[in-house]
Amino acid sequence: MTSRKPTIDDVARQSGVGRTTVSRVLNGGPNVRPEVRDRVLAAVAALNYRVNPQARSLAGGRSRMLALILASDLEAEPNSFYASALELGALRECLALGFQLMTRHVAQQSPDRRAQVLELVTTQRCQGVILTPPFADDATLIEDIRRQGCEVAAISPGGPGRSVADGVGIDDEAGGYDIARRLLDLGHRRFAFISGIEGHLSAEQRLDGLKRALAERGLDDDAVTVVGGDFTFRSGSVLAARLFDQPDPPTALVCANDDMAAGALSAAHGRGLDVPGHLSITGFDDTPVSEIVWPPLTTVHQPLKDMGGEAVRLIAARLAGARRGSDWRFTVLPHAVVDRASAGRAAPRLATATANANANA
Amino acid sequence: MTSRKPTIDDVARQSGVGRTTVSRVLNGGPNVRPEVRDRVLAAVAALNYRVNPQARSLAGGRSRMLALILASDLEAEPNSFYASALELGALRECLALGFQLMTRHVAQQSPDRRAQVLELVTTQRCQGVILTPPFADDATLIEDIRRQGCEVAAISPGGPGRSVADGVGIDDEAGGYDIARRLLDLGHRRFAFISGIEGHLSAEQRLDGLKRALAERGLDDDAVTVVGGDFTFRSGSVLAARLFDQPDPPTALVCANDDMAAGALSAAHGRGLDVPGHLSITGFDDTPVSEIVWPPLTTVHQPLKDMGGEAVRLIAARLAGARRGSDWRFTVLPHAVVDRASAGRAAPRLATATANANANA
DNA sequence: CTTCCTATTGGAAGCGCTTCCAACAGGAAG
DNA sequence: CTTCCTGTTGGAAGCGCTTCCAATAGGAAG
Repeated sequence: MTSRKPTIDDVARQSGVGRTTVSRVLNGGPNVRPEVRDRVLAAVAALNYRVNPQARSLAGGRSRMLALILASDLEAEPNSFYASALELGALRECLALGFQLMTRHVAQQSPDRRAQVLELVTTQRCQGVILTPPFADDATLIEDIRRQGCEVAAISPGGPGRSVADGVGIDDEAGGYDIARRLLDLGHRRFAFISGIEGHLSAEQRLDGLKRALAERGLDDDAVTVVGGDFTFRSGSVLAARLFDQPDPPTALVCANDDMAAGALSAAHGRGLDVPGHLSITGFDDTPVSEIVWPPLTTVHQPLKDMGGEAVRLIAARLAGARRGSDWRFTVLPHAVVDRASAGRAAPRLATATANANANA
Repeated sequence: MTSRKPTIDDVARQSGVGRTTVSRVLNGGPNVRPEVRDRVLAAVAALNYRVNPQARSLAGGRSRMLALILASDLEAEPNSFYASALELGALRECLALGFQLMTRHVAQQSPDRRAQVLELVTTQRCQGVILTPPFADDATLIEDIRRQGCEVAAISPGGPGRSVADGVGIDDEAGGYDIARRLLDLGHRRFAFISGIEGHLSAEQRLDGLKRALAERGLDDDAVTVVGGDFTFRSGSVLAARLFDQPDPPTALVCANDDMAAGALSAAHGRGLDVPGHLSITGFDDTPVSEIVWPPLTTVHQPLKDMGGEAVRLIAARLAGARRGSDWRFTVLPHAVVDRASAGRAAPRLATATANANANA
């Protein structure tokens, strides 16, 4: 049954050509007469031959393996929609381009995170690595990876990342600005921002955009209370609850991602606060989470799948020699505010609204 | 700079032994003097040597590659928490056991789904495949895969799958029974069940368990309205809405997974129905979705990560020759009802409750 | 009719590792 | 002192493929 699988030599014999010629047609090489090519292809089909990827990698000196490094919290479920979308996009492009993709979650707060990534790259002989924030801005790590003879592409890098590697992302500052504008237009004047982990530059840019929008309307930084989250549902929920206890709580709560917005929403429900009646909450990313919660989140769409795909393309281009040296390219993909139901007109006076809510509870 | 990476021969030279001996210590082979082993290990460390996995696979004739096949809907986001949890569990075990894992989403309704899976297995020379429902019960597919010289493990297979492959899962019938008991104890007598796609046997068993619990309390199958969903949030939401329009709507809505329960919850919110005041809704799986929605879902916990890990272990055991032939093993992992807030006491009279809700809206 | 060039083609040498098998050392057994 | 084992060790033959390079065949050019 398990008769030995056909090799390239079987194909060569069957089609009456040399092994080299078969290799040539298999790899789309030039200088093969159409007639010969057809003969080889016929033999391939007849024998149901498939190249052995291991042998190919070994002989060719290229593993055709890329790695996607995802930051995860030690305790949190490291399987957010954000990561999945990126992975899916990268995977599709890998398939199309003949690469393999290996995904790894590495705890961003672990002290040997760099070593972990490097170990992976070294061990698996990867040809390219896709780094997500905050790794995307770790210039040291990027250099170390490259020293292994491995290309890197950064997802949503900040300034540092963009100046040491190819990258892809949206204009986060503009995203923050846009969502703030939406809230400003709804009459909000008192904001809170739940940020992501420190060092996640692209998320910090969202805050910069928010501040720019406020400034445009003559509001200074006092108009926004910034609290430090870590992108998890839980952090959104506890920080929001804490915010609700402030003497003069915000009417608009801008979150650096959807998960934290969902957490904030949950905290609001827990307090009996009506969203968006008493309080508007916005997310960022437009992952499925934003449609699952109630009310569905007004958020900023980020084309995560496309970003994953573009990262692969950037690496492939470099491997193909399209660009070399420090000729870094950063691809900006479009973002868009998507209006759902979690943002509405600012309540005339929040103090009253809160009192109401408490009375109802 | 990119000086050639050290090979096994470099290590052999450096430690003054033969290449075979180095290979032996690298693979934990027997019959190596401790002293020699240490010498080799020292050379490995000194040279920062890593075996080349491609070369190892080629020479050893084993790719050390496993595949995880996930069913996805053509249109739905194929990145549910369910899939992620399974993948993560499998990945960890692969790492521990020295395997590589490749994850692929294949559309369950595509006519050539079998061919797609087989193509993957053939092309990548996988040594093992983990099948999720409904593929886990496709005996033909399983046979075809095995014919490629590839082991298979099934996640939550039904009867068919269990009799043609190793498998792992929970006792789904008992899970359905347990959640039904919980609702019965809360006074519910009128049920609805939103099922998964047809052919997803393990989900059908959940319904069987539900029916058994009803029967125990003297209720016949008329006590439960069964509607066919497809595991997506959307299907849960539209089917639930439809259910609410029935003349005599259920007081308890049991869903075959968390995503559909979240959809049902969303539909309930849309109608102004209070959950669990007017209606109880339960999920299944205990993915993070159940904590993200409001109110958090009462659901049945399924140890998905462990299941993924066990699937890898089952394959590894077979590859190691632990079992052979049709000595199939099915590992049952424990499940548990987790009480959150979406299930509560049945409203005294649903008609009234619904009228109330409409009045409020 | 030479010479040169280009398009084709295949032989042979590895890629870095596993593994078969022969070789050898030393101690136990005869 | 042999013979036989068992425990160690390394030489050599591949695994299935890519790729360097030499070889061959036609034409075009001279």
